[in-house]
Amino acid sequence: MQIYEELQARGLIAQVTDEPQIRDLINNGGARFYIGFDPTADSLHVGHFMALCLMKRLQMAGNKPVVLVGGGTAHIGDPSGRTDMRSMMTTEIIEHNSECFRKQMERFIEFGEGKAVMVNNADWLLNLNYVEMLRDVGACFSVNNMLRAECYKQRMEKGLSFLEFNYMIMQAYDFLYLHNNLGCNMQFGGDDQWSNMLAGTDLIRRKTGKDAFAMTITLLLNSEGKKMGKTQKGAVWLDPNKTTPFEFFQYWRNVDDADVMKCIRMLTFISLEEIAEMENWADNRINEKKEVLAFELTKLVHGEEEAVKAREASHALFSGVGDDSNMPTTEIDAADAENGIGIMDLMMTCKLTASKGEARRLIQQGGVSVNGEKVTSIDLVITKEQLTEGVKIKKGKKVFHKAVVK
RNA sequence: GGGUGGGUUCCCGAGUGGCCAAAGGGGACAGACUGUAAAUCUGCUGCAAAUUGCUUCGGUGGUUCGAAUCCACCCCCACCCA
Repeated sequence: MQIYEELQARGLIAQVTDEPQIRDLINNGGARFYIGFDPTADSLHVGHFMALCLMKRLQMAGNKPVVLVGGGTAHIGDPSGRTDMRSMMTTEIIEHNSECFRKQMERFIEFGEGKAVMVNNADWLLNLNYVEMLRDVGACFSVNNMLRAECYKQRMEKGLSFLEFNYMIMQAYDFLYLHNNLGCNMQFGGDDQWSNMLAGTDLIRRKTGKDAFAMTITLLLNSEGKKMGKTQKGAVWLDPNKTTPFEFFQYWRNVDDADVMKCIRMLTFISLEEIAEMENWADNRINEKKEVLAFELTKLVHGEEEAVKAREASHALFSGVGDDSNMPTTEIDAADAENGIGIMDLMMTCKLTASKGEARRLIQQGGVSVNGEKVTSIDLVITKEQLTEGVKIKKGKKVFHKAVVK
């Protein structure tokens, strides 16, 4: 089975501009493709991860990837799939985020001679001349067509600024630029990028008369049709400082029954044969499947060592007593613990709750326990002696945290 | 540029001088039941030194004992006209 067929079997391919040609190109390692990532935050998330995995799969099949960091396009803000305008980011923040992206990506993709290339569209977009640009590129776009594009539809009611309206043109220009300068003949992206990507292939055809291709990746939706990779705290980040390996593991350990196999197919590198076998597992092995998913992903993102630790921590916590050495831990200053710490303050310190009021509520509802015992009073004080030994706090059914004096 | 209707808490959305930290719904969180799942039922959902105090209804000023609510100016959005 070749790469295109594999992607198809994994359910990763959403839309393609020209199936036979694309199949031929990527199966024979003839694609020089790019994927764009706008640095809208200081860490990559699961959506980016899927794109990077796709890159890796294609790279392994002999194709040449180009990673485009959208330091220029982030100044504009992609309105696709958004109900309102993104808040504008300062140049400093964009540069900082771009740097964070670059560092994280180096862990997934090999860069260098003959390998992947990384570029930043700030390098060519920020110096464009407005009138020149309008005449050169703007003339190739039909506003009538742009307004019909799916990605703007939902913004037609709520409002769309001219700034954002231009995003499509910038992205199309990127594709043209990379086509001309790096020989890119293909662009990949999330399915919400389809209109923008088509604008690019169109622009290339008009300006150069050549064909370029586009393919989108299926968005990872759960059985309720919502984007996966989000929690109450926001996105599931790849940065271990923003989402710990344990939290990351638990996120996947807790996916809905209905979504497990889909996630395994789309996100892991487990072979299709093994996946087919897993499909036949008995119903009562559902939790094993979830663990495989969680372990494989944690391994990919944080490395095997961290994945093993996260799995052990998970086992220890949910199978009763056991080893707690890998539990997420907050270290407390000895000075702060001198006279003991109130349970509500401790929970705040460990970032288990956002406010004292929330901690109070949780305790009153019976949602907090310390070292296995339910906390019955909001006035409970954890002594220095207890903290020196280490205190295990459990919030709700599955959030565990350890607090210990430094 | 002119006209009309709007901007309320995480989201939708009620509230048009005090009874308003603000109805109702959604979401989130917690409890029960489960399998660390789903569904269901219950609770809960601004902050804190918690029978009280403080901050919040686009922004800034003002009127008033008292403003989400009235007035002025400004910003933003939708629709209609130019």
